[in-house]
Amino acid sequence: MNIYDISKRAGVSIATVSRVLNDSPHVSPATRQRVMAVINDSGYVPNAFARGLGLNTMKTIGLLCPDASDPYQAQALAYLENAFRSRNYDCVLSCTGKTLEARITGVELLKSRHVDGMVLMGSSFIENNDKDNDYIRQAAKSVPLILLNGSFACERVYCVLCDDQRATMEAAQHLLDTGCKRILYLYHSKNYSGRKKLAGYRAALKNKGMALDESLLCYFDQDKMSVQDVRDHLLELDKKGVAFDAVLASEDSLAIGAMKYARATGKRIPEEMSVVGYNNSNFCLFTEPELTSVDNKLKAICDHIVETMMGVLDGKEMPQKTVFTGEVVLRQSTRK
Amino acid sequence: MNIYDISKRAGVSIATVSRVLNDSPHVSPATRQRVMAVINDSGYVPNAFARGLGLNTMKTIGLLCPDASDPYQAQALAYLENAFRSRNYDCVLSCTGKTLEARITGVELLKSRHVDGMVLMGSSFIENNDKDNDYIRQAAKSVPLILLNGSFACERVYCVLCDDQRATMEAAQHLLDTGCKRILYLYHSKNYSGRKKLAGYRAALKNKGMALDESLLCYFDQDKMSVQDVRDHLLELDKKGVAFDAVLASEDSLAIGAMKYARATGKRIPEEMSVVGYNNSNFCLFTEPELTSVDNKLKAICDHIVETMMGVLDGKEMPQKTVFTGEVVLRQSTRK
DNA sequence: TCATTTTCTGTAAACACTTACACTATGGCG
DNA sequence: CGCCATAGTGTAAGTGTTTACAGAAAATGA
Repeated sequence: MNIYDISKRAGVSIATVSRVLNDSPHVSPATRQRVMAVINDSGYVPNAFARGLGLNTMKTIGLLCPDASDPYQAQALAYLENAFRSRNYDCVLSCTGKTLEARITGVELLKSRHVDGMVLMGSSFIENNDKDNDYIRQAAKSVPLILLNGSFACERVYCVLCDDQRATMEAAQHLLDTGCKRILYLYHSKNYSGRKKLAGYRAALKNKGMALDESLLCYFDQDKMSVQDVRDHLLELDKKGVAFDAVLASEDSLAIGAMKYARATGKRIPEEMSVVGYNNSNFCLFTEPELTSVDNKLKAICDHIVETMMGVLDGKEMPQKTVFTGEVVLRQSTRK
Repeated sequence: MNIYDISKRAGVSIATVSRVLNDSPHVSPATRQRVMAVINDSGYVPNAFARGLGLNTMKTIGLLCPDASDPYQAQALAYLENAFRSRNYDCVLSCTGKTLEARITGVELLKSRHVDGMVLMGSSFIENNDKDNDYIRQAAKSVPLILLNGSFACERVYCVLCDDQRATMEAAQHLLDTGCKRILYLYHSKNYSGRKKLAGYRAALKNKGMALDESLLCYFDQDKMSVQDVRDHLLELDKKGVAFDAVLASEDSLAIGAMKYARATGKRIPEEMSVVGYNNSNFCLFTEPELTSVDNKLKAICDHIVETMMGVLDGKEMPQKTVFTGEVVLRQSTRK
């Protein structure tokens, strides 16, 4: 069943059928109705490949993320998919994993599918080693690229992100304002977004005229950052005599590890120790006490990504970089 | 830059270039090498649409899920995407929402993309009202369908699921075996999977010769099942004088609500009240105490779905229904 | 050496659409 | 009534692949 069959049944040419399918204005109402009737009762569905060939687009966006099972990325996927779908674009998913190599082949595959645009998540994996970013520059030549929470200056690469530095600074400031003196900083990424957050932590201390104690900086490797890992690490710090009365984490799950540590040692939250997470995940409400966390405006970011993409595909001039402001959501794990 | 340009540069016909691209054995090593050289240095990427048109496939699987931000579905997406990708299939995502209507248009859209197969998640939305399933029967005519945790007998529809009834029964049995007398059952779905779980709860009671107290059955609506909703509901039950010493939930987040209720009333878990969830989500480890939950073998299910799909696409005969056995993962929210 | 098979390559016809261009009515207007 | 603009329709040429078929060249065997 193809356009040819329809044209014969409706007694018109294939051009007319095509025009009906594409809502062309150059069809008389009577003809349109007749053709539509045939299409409807035959159950005909236009061949997407042929259409793609003719139009050179299948209205598809490539979504690249390191790990779709991560709640934050899953949420982003859901937001993006919905917004793109409402604009008649489908999304093809590429969960590449975290290695640079895997990302490169992921982008390569999406490119070979001739997607109309790509959204790259997991900017935290974008290193500053410029050579590592060649694949982005390369891909941008053939397709518009938007980075979610990434920053990269390059033609046809657009960035939509949260001001992680400022948000982290405000979170730290809140801890200091509520009487915390020694804030343990837990982080899991040393790349763009990670560096910004760390800078925010530093800035908060500086604003208060406090010196940074390097022993309060705890880095966790990607594959060694489970709740147990974090708890055990903090217990170690205790043994070493490193004292702290607050924990600021670059991701909610790390903060949960700190809460487990508090439970293990009997420290009360927030009376004896305050905890702040990052991302404002759903499970911030699951813990006891509920976790204060930074909302980094994922929905706004995703909506803006989609708008930007649509603009770019329409040939409009679009801002290369858009920054949203995060917000500390106060809950029970910090003092008033 | 198309196959024509390559053929000219390499001094061969487009057929030969095509054969090189498709690893056809009917090309001499010398020619293959020459063509490959040209392809590599020109950065040529075959046009996926034209290829799709010729082969009538773009090696794409449609993934249909109600909500990608739900951790369970996100995990499934990640498993599926990875397994399909390793077999050179891309996935296009369709997060339809929960209404029947939305699911129908979701399937419709995937069909119009001419995907090679579809995986439908959120079987809990498959009603037994047979008319509601016409869209599945319809879609199955043009493309093989696999239901994740759904059950539906129809040509070209395959089902891969967990034996939810048995798993729930074992969970309830564990509660009874550890001394619980009155198990509150929290559930959120009245469709296939939901009914099976409820049946498991009933069966466990029956096995012990216990009567079912209808007042211990708590149903939560899809949009009224937040942690707070559940906690508040249980507090209400308290007021009404409904007593219970255990909670069995059809989903982990409901169980978390029960834990919040325990916190609010000062009941100790598991000493005064045991709690069991379902799905064995990551956040079972986040709570205090850690949540006993049913592992319904999602990874195994997803792997088997992909295998089944590949078999079907290869024209092999595949089992219409495969059932995995769930497992109760014991943690701190239940007694020994 | 010649017939026969095998290996390699090219020609051209699909594949199912879109769309530029040409053509035919049709109606308005002088 | 002829002229022209316009609306509606059809013809045919793309779009970039795959692949059946044919043909040429090389290898094999008698």
